[in-house]
Order: sequence, then structure tokens, then C-alpha cells
Amino acid sequence: MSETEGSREQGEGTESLAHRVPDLAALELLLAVARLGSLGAAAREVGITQPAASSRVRSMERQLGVALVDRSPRGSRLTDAGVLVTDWARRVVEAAAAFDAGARALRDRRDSRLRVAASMTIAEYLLPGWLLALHAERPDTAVSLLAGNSAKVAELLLGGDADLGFVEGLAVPKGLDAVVIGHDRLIVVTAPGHPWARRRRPVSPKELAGTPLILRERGSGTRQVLDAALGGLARPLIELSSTTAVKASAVSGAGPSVLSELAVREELALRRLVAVPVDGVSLRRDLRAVWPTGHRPTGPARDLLSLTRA
Amino acid sequence: MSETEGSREQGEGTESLAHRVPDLAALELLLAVARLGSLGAAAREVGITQPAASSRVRSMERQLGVALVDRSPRGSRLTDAGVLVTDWARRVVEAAAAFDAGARALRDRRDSRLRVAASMTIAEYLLPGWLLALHAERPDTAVSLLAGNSAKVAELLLGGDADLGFVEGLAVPKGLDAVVIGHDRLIVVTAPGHPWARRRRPVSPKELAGTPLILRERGSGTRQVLDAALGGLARPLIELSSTTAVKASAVSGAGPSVLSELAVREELALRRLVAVPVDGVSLRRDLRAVWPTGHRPTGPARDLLSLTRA
DNA sequence: TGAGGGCATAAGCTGGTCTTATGAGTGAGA
DNA sequence: TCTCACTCATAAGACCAGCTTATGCCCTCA
Repeated sequence: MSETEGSREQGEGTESLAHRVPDLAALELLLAVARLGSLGAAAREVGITQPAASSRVRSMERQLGVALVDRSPRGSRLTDAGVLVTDWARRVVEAAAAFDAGARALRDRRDSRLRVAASMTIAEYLLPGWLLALHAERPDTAVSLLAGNSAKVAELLLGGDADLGFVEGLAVPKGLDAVVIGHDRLIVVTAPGHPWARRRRPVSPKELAGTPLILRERGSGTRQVLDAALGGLARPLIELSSTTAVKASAVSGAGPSVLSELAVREELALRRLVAVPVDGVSLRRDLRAVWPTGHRPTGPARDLLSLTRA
Repeated sequence: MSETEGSREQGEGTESLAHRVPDLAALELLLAVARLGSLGAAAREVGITQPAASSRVRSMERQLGVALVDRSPRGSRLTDAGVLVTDWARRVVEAAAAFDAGARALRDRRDSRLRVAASMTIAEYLLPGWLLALHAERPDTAVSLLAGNSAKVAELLLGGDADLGFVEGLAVPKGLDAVVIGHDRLIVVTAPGHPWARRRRPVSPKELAGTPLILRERGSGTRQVLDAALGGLARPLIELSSTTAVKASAVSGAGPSVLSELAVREELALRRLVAVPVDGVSLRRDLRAVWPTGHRPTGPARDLLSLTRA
């Protein structure tokens, strides 16, 4: 009813997402049914009884208004709709698993064996996935996670408060050894309605420098890279202090923005933002794993490092 | 930095995700707190009382073992850990929103205004996002979704059972007009441990044709494109009937596979799979919107179409 | 034709989460 | 400096969703 300005949620359906989307346990159950082909077997796998599973699946079907499984005395198979729903469910469960991996690392920070320090972008968008993979290979490794800018990461490593660090940016902090583990590109994005969204001819550096942009504040890693690429000339239309705020502003059509491609992957896929081709400017930046000079990563740190490289 | 409270070390590692990840309502509440800066205001927004919100956030902190918000008599702000957790929560909620958008379309199939027919890959990986965007722009549009192969899509459109279709592949089915709305590339992937994973020199078509691959069954869209590109020479190591199964097989290291880049985006980001460079073969395929010749999309179909183009 | 696996239904219990009612701390303005 | 308006925390009771146990029916296979 009451209009929330700016970032709108799903206000219209009157009921929140949580009431329209089955809970995680139900989604996991559905995945188990899909995999095992039987309600009872799925029930056993997730540790509940068969009637509970039957009822849960039934109520999920009632909630969605769609039949998900064909039950037969020989087992249960997904319907066509069930296949689609299961795929969407899988993505929710994967996001939840990433959440869990991150949260677990955060929780075990104190008494853990592997302490990771990472810049915000990496901590948010890449690390949970890596930790998930690490956990799959070495379930007994307790990982902790600290987030901060490059200087903070360096400080933690040099002070012995972290075992392995990840930074993005142009230079490697003093006292650290590094290896490039990937790349991130800053890309120019606009809302689909903006004139640049339809542009096929690349934007030139001069044009970019001459256009007011929605940017992170001066001093942020993203901004540093952009300023360096343009020779310190970026003109801010608005300056905001979080990536999320910049994204929201760009989506709402306030103007073009420059952001990490990691940060806008979802928005691009959903066509909430469009990438604008740019020419003659290197907005690529290296993602590096770092450690104190001479202290080559060993044990779990080494495992994590090798996971992050192809 | 982030603080941790109430440490309990109990090694219940084998509990399911659902027990370790707060439910969707709690995650939405957390996002509201982050946005509004107050437990009470967030409670109001999600339609519960302030004590309920307080208790929910507290139990979430207990569950995660990490303090998420700094409470003060003037409001509540996220801790550093809270910022990270909120970002991961946002991704879960977004996945849930995509689930909801898809499910909603499926449910309204019968009595809807806009009936969309799409191939599996598009229906699974792209459409939920588009529907989300469409719903944001036109909340009153009821959308239904049917999935099938190209022939099925054509049949639905020509029979008047769908208003707009989406297909991937080489040719446009007879009787339909089409416009290219994007591209999908088949890419060669392997588990990180495979020799090809470290390859810098591109794989040649001959080499690819000579190597047994994990593939979808003959007749699937993916397989058709690959066979066409290689001149019908692809050698299967295993043939599986679902993209998910092929992915699982590739991840487990059984061998190289060829899959849509849309389908393996997550796996690449998590480094569970690695893309192998290929040379001299065009594995790109167009994604097209289609409609019966002469029946240009109008109304909601037109809106959806324009959303899918940059 | 009986055994076994598969699913559905019924009844009762439990636990989590909501509500209302209240208290206590802080800051701003009269 | 008193009071109002705002914040969050706590307590006690109500309620409901979902679990378990105990059945029964259906089908297939030996």
C-alpha cells in the first residue's frame, strides 16, 4: 500500500516473497526428489519421514498452483513444470549455500586455521563461491574472513592476523608477494532507456571523461582505477559511498556509471543495466592473491589459492 | 571490524542448509533494516511488529554467531559483518524473486494475457529475470510460460497458443518472423584438474572432434549446434539427457564437455569448471524472439520484447 | 499370491513465532 | 529540567505450521 520510494520491493502482491516462495527446506526436498525419483527416498535423505515429505511437496504445489511431480506407485518423476521450477529452486539453494559458506567463515573467524583477508568486491562476489569449493574438498578446514581495502589487507597480513589475502587494483602493497588469479573489468553501464544503451560505436576516453558519471567516492578502489585510466579526469554526476547505491542509481536511469563487471553481472543478465562499449581505455584490473614476502602459502591457504586459479 | 558474540563450538556440520541459513522472511527483514536504519521501521515495512523484528534479528545473529546490527537508541546500523551478510542475503532474495517470477508465470498459464513459449535454456536462465523486469514495469500483466524445443515453440505460436516465443539455434522455424535478441556461445569446459584446463594454445576443431566429450543426447539443441560446427563428428564419451547431469559429470572430472555459457556461468565463477579456448569453430548461436509471420508483437508482448533487447 | 516399495490420510503433539503490554534509555525542544 | 517522541528489549500468552506415528491402499515382481 504505502509506496516506498527509490528501491521498491515487491510491494504489489500484498504478500511478501517469503509467502510465495517455499522455504529452503522445501526447495532442498524438491531437489532431492528430482535426483532420487522418489518422495520416500528424498525424505530419508533430508532426514524427515515420508508423510512429512509428501505433505511438504503437496503444500508446495498448492502454493505455486502447479503440479510438480507425477506420483505413481513406482515412484515420482518431475512434471515439465517441475523441471523448470527445480532449476529455479537450484539457483536459490546455491545462493543460500554461498551465504552459508560466507557466514561460516565469518563465524569461525577467531579460532580458525585459515584466515583470509579480502577486499570488499572479492569478499562479496567471489569468495563465498571459493569457500564453498574449498569446503567441498576439505570439509574440516575452518575458514575465517576479514574484509577491508588493500591497505587493511596488507596490514592484516603483515601483522600476522591473516594467512592469505586477496586484493584488486593496480599495485601490490609493499611487503607482499602476489600472484594474479584473475581479472576484473570496469565497464560502463546505463539503464536500458539511456541513449548510450543503443550505441554501437564505442565511447571514446575523451567522451567518457567529458560526461558526468555516477561514481563511487574518491579513494575507493573502483574510482582509483577509473581516475588513473582517464588521467584523473572523471567527472562525477553523483558520488555515492556504496556499490549497491551506485547500482540503484544507475538502474533508475540517473545516468551512466562505471562499475566492476562482477558487481553488475546480475543486472546485466536481467537487462536492468546495459553495458556500453568503450574504446581506447584500459579498465581492466588484476585480481591478486597476496601474502607476506617469503611466506609462501601452505596447507589450507595453498589449497584455496590453487582453487582460485584455473 | 565485525564482532562475534556468544561463541558456541558445537560441530553440527551435517545439518541441512535450511537450518543454517535464515529463512527468506528474515533475510528480507535484514535488507529492510539495512535500508531503513531502524528495526521498528523495517518491521513496519514487512508488516510485523517491532518486537517480532527485534527477536527475528536477534535469533538470526544467534544462528550465524555474528553480530549484524549495532543497536542504539537512535536507530540501528549494520556492523561490518552485517554489510557482508546483507550482500549475500541480497543474492538469495534475488534468486527467490526470480523463482517467484517464473512460478507466477507458470501458475497464470491458463488465464493470462501474455503467453510466452521458450526453449529450455532461455526459460531456465534468462526468462525469469526478464519477467521480473516486466513485472516491475507492468505489475498488472499476467504472464504464462511454456517450455519446449524449437518445433514445440513454433507449434504453440502457429496454433495461437502463445503470443511470443524465444528460440536458440541456427535456423528460424518456418512461418515465423524473428529478431535476434542476443547470443549464446557454446564453450568447451573441463574440471580444473584436467590437462586442458591449463591450456593456453586454443584447441583446434580437429582436436575437438577427435576427443571424446561429455555431451547432451543427439537431437538436443546444444548437440545440434556442436554437430553442425564440427560437421557431425562429435565423439561422445558419455551422452546424458539433461544439462544439469552433463554439468555434474564435467565437474566431477570425467572429461571435457561442451555447454552453453549461460548454463555454466555459475560454475565458471566458482571455478568448478574452467573454459578452454577453442579456435576456428563457430560455436556461437543466436537467441531469437519469434512470432507468427505478420503478427508483430503488440501490447505486453511488445513490452517484453523491448526489454530483452539492450 | 504374498512381499515390498510407493504414496495418502488421520490424529496428536511440539515448538517456533507472532501478538499485546510494558519498561528503559536517549535526545530535542519548551 | 521536564516531557515528548523515538529507539530497542523483555515477558507472557495465543496460535499455527509441520512433524511423527499409525495406518491403508495401490501397484509390481518373484
